[in-house]
Amino acid sequence: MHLIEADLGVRHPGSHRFGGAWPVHDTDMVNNRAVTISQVADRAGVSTATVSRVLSGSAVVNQEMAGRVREAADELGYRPNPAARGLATGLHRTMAVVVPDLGNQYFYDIIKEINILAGHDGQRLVVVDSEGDPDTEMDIVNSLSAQTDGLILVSSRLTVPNLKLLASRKTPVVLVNRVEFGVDLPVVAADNFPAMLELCAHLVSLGHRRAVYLAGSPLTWQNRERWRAINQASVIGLETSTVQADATIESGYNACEAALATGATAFICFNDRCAVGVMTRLQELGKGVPADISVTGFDDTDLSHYVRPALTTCRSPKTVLGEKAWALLTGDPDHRPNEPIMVEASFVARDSTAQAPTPGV
Amino acid sequence: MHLIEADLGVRHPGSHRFGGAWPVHDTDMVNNRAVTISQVADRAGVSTATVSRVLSGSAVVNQEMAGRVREAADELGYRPNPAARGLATGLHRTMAVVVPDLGNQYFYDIIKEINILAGHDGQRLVVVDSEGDPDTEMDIVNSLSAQTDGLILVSSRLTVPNLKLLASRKTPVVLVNRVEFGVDLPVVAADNFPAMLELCAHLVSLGHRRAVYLAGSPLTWQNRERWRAINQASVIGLETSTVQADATIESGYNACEAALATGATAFICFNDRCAVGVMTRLQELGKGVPADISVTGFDDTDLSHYVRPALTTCRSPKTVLGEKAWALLTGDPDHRPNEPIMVEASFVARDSTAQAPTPGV
DNA sequence: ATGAAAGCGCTAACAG
DNA sequence: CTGTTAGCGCTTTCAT
Repeated sequence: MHLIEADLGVRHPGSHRFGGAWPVHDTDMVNNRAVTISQVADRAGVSTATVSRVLSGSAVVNQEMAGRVREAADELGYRPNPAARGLATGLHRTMAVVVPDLGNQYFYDIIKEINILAGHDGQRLVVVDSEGDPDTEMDIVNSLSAQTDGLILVSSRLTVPNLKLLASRKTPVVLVNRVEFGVDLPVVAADNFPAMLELCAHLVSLGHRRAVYLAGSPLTWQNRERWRAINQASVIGLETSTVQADATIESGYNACEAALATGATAFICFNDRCAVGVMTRLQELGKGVPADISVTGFDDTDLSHYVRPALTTCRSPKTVLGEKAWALLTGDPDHRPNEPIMVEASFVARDSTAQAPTPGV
Repeated sequence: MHLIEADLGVRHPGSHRFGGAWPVHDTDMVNNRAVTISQVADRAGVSTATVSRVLSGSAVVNQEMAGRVREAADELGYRPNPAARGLATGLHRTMAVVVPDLGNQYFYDIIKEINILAGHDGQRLVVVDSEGDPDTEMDIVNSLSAQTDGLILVSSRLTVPNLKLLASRKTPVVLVNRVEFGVDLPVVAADNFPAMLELCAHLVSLGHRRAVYLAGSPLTWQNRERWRAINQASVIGLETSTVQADATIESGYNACEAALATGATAFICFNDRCAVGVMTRLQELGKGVPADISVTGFDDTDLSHYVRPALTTCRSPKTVLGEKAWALLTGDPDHRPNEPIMVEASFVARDSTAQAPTPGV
């Protein structure tokens, strides 16, 4: 099977170009590049145009010729070069999604759905991790946009000017979980606000009056939204201070003592991973969860089910986000909603929250 | 800022091509493609070669000219097309890693290290999820190899003939966690065997005599290795049967009852995720872990720390795997080790294993 | 139905 | 130091 490729340039079995008198240094063997369409054309005795037509089915070709072409392609182990094809046609059959952190299961859950949908549509999907850096993300977007047919930016950290720039370019871009006024890009986002508000109400109903928000990256829309809800919760009697963390387990672990110092009885964490870090540290410090401190997460990733106590959190509709994002990306550009598509997130109570401890007892 | 791109084709402010008498339909505005090098060349009044030299720094160019070029490029919002560049040079400054399941944290931990290293080396990294399907994986590899400078295949499901095919091609490929005799491809792999054997010994020392292996995909080398060790453990007195599962939480959950039916006192799970599923189901069924049943995982992903009881598992050296893989991919091809690089995995005891229950008590 | 030729965007000799 | 030219691998008019 793999010997076939070593056969490059040899016309037919037994038809040696120089009668086999001296060692044949096929240029194809020396050449470091892959089999090209013109090699196939040569071997089949047709033009490259014909090969192209046969292999891409873009036009009808004489049966007998088509057979020869396919045979030659097979024997040579020819695979079309998608980059060259893309250059010629402007189409790539490839989409890309860029995320700030592939290590965050939440993003994967979104990607998973997109990957499946892409498969159905005969598209390839590549994913790139920007590590949360706006400049890196812009680099990635720039280099990818010439090699793909569209981009999905999840929790983008891009500056607003850059976002606008993208909106003015030809490569379709859709935003997930980032809504920015005045940016003319299709977006689908989880509606954090009501869910987080409900979470706060839950805390209040348990008697909590002072909470601390272990905040995510200030660069993210999600963080702003969650904070906005928490802030709003003052009207229902929840006073909140903030301690900076981010979306990792480690950040929760590290921010825990500062959070404790605020005297809050409830720790509202930016996401599930942060909450897990917090709980771990809390347990090390001999604080009971939820007996002494109530802890909440956000996203409802797998982790939140399996950690003990199971996390009270908000379910962000990952699958729907992926699905809508794909629909926006591949749908008719003329019928794009010019409003962000907001999908509901929902509060889910589990075991990491309980009645606030009675002071002085 | 973003207005700049709308400026395409307009020579200089105020130098309207037709005196501005009628609406100008710039071809550049109609054209759906991005700014090209020749547009920059035109605007700067130089040849494309010069633009190329300036922007890639491949040769020294007159200061004043270089200035004009950069200015023109800026004004036009020009970004070089990496695909075209790649076609011309054969170099892409991009590597790819393909994994069977991006949802498995274990793979991410490997990718993370590679991503960092790639950044240091000025390379871009794209990752693709094959969903564990050999054909999909081959498609991905084929289409990617023309657009990247190298591939890292993690836990590849490719057939041996296909692996050999890749070995005969020009695109560098390195294998992670797949060693296959007679395949001439550089590989780095975690040495599962000794660690799994140690895990079995641990079980035996706790009095377990009958275990069940909740197996991973038969397509994977890792599964074969782990099974080989478990099988070997019969010599130290551990009898084992097998129940098919895979690398997901769900698979463990579903395979749990079948495992229970074997009467084993110890459940050796293919990986941590599988183990978490098992424990969840076990708890639902009223079985105590580790009181009634001991459960083990493999990989030592985050999950294994935070689940309760914390998982006894084996630590697979993810960072080292990533690091070595990158070194193999980017290192001198002439000095590649022709032996697989094996890196040690280590047993780690936690709380999900304990003394086997005394029968009949 | 098929081939010749031009072109996608870029780089790399090769002259000058 | 700079421009001209050819060519990377593929598709697509345009003739035939």
